[in-house]
Amino acid sequence: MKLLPSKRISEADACCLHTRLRRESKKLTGARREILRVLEKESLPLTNKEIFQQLPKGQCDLATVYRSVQLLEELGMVKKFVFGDGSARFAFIAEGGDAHRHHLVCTSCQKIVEIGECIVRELEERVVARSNFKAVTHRLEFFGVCPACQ
Amino acid sequence: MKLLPSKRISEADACCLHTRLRRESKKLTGARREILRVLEKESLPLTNKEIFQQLPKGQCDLATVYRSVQLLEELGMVKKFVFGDGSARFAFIAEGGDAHRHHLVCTSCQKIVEIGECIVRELEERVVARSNFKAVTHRLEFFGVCPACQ
DNA sequence: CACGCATTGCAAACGATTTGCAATTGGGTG
DNA sequence: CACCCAATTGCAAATCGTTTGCAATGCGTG
Repeated sequence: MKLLPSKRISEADACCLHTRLRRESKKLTGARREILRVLEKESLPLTNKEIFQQLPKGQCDLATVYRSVQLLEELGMVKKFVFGDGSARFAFIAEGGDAHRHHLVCTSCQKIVEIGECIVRELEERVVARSNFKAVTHRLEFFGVCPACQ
Repeated sequence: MKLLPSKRISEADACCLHTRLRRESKKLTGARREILRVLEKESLPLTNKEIFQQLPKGQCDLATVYRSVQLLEELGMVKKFVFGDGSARFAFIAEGGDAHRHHLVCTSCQKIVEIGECIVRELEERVVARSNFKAVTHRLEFFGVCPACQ
C-alpha cells in the first residue's frame, strides 16, 4: 500500500481510531486512516466501491477496503446500511453520534437523502412534503438476537 | 417444465393472476402458478432459492423462479424484502392485503418473525417484550421518486 | 533498529442474480 | 381442435458484490 502520508483526520477520530485499534492489537495503517477519512467527509453512506474510488491516488486494493470497512464496523465507528440496490453502504458514526439515521432513497436513480427524524407513518407525509419525493413508502425492520441464540 | 397439473391455488388468486397476466399478454404457466402457490402458503418472506426448493418435484429452473418472482412483484402480487443477509426475500401480498408488514430478524441465526404493528421507537420496547429477542435495533428507510426523476 | 504478527495485494473462489439463445409451450385463431 | 406465434423455459455462461488463501510487506514493540 502506498498511501500519502497521513494528512489529517480530525484529531479526535484519528486518536480514537488508534486507541481502539491498539486495544485489540490491531494496527493503524495508512489504508484504514484514509478510508475513515473518506467516510468522515461524506455524510451519506457509501458503497465499498465508492470509498475505493474516493481514496487518494496511490489507492489500496478493493479487498482491503472491504476488510477495513468491516473492521471499522466492528469497532463501532462505521454503520452499515442495506438499501437493497445490490451493495451495502457504510457511513461514519461521529463520536457519540446517533447511529439512528434514516434515509430517503430514490427508487429511480438511487439518490440518497438523509432524514433527520425517526418515527413513521405520520412522518411519511412530512417526509413527502419536505423532500418533494413522490410515491414514498418506507421499509422498517427490527433486528435482534432470538431466544434460541441468546 | 414438467410441473404437476395445477392442483389448486386459492381460486381468487389463480383467477386474479390469470387476469392480471392476460392484461399484459403474459402467460399463466405452471411455474408461475406453482411459485405463487408456494409463496401463498408461507407467510414469511422466502428467498428465491427457498421457493425453488419448495416447488413440487418436477421443479422448474432456478432462473425461472427469479424471473417469475420478479414478474409477480411487478404485478404487485408479491413484495420484496431485503434484510441484508445476502439474498432478497419475497412474500405474497393477499388480495387488498396490507403490504406494510415488518419483521424481526435474528442477527445470529436469521430467524424471521413477523410483527403486526407499524410504528417505531416506542414500539421497540414492546417488540422486545413480546419476542424475547435481545439487543433489538431497527432499520427504517424511506423510498420514493426524487424530484429529478419525476 | 530488528523482529514478529497484523495487514495488504493479487488472483482465485463464491454466492446471488442476470442474460443469451435455442427449444418448448400457452392460448388466441381459423 | 389443430395451428401458429409470441411468450416462456432450461441450460450454461456471464455479471456483480463480497470473501478468502497465500506470499510479500508494513506497523509497533522491545
